[in-house]
Amino acid sequence: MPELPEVEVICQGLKPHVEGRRIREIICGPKELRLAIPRTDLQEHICGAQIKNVRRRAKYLLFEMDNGCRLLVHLGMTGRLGVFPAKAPRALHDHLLFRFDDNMEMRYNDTRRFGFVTVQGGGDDRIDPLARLGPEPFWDDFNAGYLQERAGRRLQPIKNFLMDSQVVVGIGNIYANEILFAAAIHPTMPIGSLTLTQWRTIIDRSREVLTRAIRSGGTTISDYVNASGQPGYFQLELAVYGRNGEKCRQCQTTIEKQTLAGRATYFCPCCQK
DNA sequence: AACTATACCTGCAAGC
DNA sequence: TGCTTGCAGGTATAGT
Repeated sequence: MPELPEVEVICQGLKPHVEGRRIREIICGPKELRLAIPRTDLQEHICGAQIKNVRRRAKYLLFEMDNGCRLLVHLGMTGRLGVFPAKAPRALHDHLLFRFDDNMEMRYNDTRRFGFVTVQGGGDDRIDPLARLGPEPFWDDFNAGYLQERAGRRLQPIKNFLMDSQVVVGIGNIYANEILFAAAIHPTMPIGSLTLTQWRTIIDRSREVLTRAIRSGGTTISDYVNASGQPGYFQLELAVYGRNGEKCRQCQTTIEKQTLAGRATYFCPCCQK
């Protein structure tokens, strides 16, 4: 489900409801997520602590607690986070409940269970999921020199490269397709053959597309909703994603679809070279 | 080393 | 109607 814009919208939506709240109780469902739920760490280090702030890094939500520990949440494909009255009926696929001191509850719901949570700062830190991440698209170190350096002379298609979280974070399948259309670059273009000017275009278009998507509340294809349960509207502005067989809005050419690294890839064969 | 295919899981739509 | 098949926003791992 969620790429950078969706996670950012959820983060901003959660902020007023969770910051300053103390967690009084954590209830874990019986099923595991992609990684086993760290039940003991949650009870020992998160339960009883106060949320100082929540922020986004890549596609992770970070809840920083007053005791120095933090809770990492990754939403996978179908994960949702929302805040509900504690007495509200629970939904199918609610896997984690964090009850606050104000009789509200933050609930983690995930149909496919591709998401996961981890606790950091509690002593037995496992591997840090944030350790190997590349820069955020809006950081200064996401620049043309960096990208050309990382690309070298490799033949990897630009779309796969943009979706590599060790290169740049937050860009998933929807926005990789949209960014490359906006940059007028074909998704299979080998990264080793891109010019500095083209890298600059990719950076500029990345920031522009992601910013517009955040402003539209994210993209709702089937089940994404923000922290208040509302869908986004950027799907109305998609230029290529999911539009194979339809006409390009710029040149009326039929949008094509092909599989790249196992992922559906959409492009305009006329606008993108 | 570079790159792709596969696996994880559930739900839904399309096709027969 | 009911079955089967394929596909879906992510990412780690195995394999070529």
